[in-house]
Amino acid sequence: METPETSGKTHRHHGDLRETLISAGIELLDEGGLEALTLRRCAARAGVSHAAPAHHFKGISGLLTAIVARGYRKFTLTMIEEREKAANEPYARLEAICQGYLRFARENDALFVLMFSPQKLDFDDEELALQSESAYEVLAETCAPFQHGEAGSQGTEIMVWSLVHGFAVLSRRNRSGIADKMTPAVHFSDILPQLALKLPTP
Amino acid sequence: METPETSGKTHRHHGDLRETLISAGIELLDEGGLEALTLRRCAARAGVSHAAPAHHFKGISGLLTAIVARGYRKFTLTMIEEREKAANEPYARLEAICQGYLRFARENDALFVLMFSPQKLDFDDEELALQSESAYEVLAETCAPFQHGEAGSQGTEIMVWSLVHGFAVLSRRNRSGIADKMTPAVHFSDILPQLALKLPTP
DNA sequence: AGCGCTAACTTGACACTGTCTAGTTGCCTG
DNA sequence: CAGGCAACTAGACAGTGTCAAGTTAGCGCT
Repeated sequence: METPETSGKTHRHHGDLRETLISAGIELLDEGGLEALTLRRCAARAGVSHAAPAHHFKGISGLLTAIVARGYRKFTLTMIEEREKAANEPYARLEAICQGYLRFARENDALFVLMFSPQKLDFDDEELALQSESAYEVLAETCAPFQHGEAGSQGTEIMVWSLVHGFAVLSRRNRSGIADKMTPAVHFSDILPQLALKLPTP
Repeated sequence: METPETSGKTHRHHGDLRETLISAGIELLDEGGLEALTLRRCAARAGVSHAAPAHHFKGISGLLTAIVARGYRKFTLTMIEEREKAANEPYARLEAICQGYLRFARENDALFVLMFSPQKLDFDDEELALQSESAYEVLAETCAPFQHGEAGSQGTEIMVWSLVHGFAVLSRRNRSGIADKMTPAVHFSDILPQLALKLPTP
């Protein structure tokens, strides 16, 4: 039998270079944004040569994928955390995970951008698939209590996900000091109620 | 008086290197995706040296910004085109610009990604601001007939924009052959009606 | 125990990227 | 008709990711 823990290989350098590199990448990410995240810089910060990461990741995209996978994990936890603070009532719980979504985007700006960047990520990676589906699962189960429309439960999920994701993307521009006409000067809690969400009649 | 046309400078090379470089960039974009778009490659395709673009754009970000600005123009036109084919009725017009939105995203994949990529774009550029606000204007005027909620007309606009943008982003994953649980197997026309959109009582 | 073998890691090279600095050239203006 | 200037070229430089060849340390095997 093999547990995930036994797969940890303790080699000669420091405990786990793979984990160290991921952490270094996240540090670079919130210190200097996406531009600052570089394979060679990660290696340097971890104290190894620039070619060392190749033994742990499939190129730069492998490293980015691992970082994003860890990002999804934190993302999921943030939504759950907010949901547990909310009243045990479907609508309050839904609003809570949305606030968690937005808080994560606010507090992990560059990581959030990377997570939803379609470039340079290896979507065949199973760890990424696992973590991202786990995040979606939180959304799905929080949407489940509501009455679904023409498109079934997935229609409700996509409606909510799109709304909050789009709102997060637009809100980002504000923080970057862009100030378009399309940057929302509106609270999310004022637009969520405009979805036609109903509870089924018991 | 100065018209936008008189500002065209005809120098010695070909008519307008600036315009040629933008077109070359767009070509590279839909031939090889975002990875293929490079300052040096644009220059090569335009038949000039690698340092020539510097006289027309403020670095790579200037070129990308110009490409994106042109993208927004086409984007706006696509939405208007669909809207004019629709019945002259508020809801049909709104659905039409959403279909235009999604069609543009489908037909200009890499350009669409670049347009909403927060990196490497110069958001202080006034041409970009002009074109992107012009796109938003189409959305705003199509949303105007509806009854607005707590957050006013901008609340309605952001709700619709977020919904269609989020849907476009999620749909992209399908086409890339990712096949998550979060890729919608749903038609947009089935989830748009789930927004609580009402016309004011006359 | 001793001896490979293998995986981790280093060093160096390569083809790229964007940007900066000098030159060169051709057009327009005074 | 000169002078100036903007467009453009050629070359260099610091970075990037990736590949090829060495080195070294720890493990299993007879």
